Amino acid sequence: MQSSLKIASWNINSVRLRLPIVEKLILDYAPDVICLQETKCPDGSFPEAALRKLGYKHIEVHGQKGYHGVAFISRVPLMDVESREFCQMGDTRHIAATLDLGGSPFRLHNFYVPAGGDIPDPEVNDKFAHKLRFLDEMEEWFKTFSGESMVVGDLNIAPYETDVWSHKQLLKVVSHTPLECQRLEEVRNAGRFVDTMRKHIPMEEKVYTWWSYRAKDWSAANKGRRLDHIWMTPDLADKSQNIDVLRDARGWEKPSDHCPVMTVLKA
DNA sequence: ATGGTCGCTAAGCGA
Repeated sequence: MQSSLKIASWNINSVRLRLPIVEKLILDYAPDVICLQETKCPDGSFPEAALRKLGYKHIEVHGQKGYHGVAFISRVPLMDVESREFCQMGDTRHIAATLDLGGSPFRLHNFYVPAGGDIPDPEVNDKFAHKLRFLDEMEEWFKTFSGESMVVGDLNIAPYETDVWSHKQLLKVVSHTPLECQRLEEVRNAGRFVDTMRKHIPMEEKVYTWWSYRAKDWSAANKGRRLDHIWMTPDLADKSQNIDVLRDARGWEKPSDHCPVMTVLKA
């Protein structure tokens, strides 16, 4: 029985290419559970053996060739693993499992929400329409939830003004349009989830988890967005001790364009 | 300045 759990979420942008920095996360931070998105890896090609050697015996993958893909890498048992299909697209964008915290179970959902393309208009951009439909389906599903649960992942929306480097300059940029920001709030409220990152980090403080590869110097420019999230139902949020945004990981060797976010739960 | 850089997989797409 676990009385404490350290849970990390990370859009890894190819788990095979970035196995070395997944191992670095493990060696430097020793999370109990790592939730990955954009593994870009068919299930049979996931680098399980190397991770098992580091003590992560519970690995659950839901991937496909080339795109998307989510996974759990865990030192603690994962029960009742399921993947849900959204928008009947066949995309691998969700995996869930039940974990134990001090004798109480909770459900952990790992999401990779569609990015939504460039033009924030569902009439002319099918990818944006898909993103909105995906949010609709999340909302309807979350309304049916009961018990304690947690949602992590790359939700591809930075909902608050201090979640982006420039609120004004991003108002018409997919990921921070008023429509998306409002829809994300509605999705979160449908599941009665607390935005646990913002519970621990004051709203006045800018927080980013993603920085484009296209910047000359991502750190100096610091034009980031908070696209990655950790949500919890209220009783679980009361058990969250902290939030770590591992910004330094954006500067590791061959980095992902996202950095990990992490929380510790104590029963 | 409407660019720029990645990863997948083999020219173009998605992010």
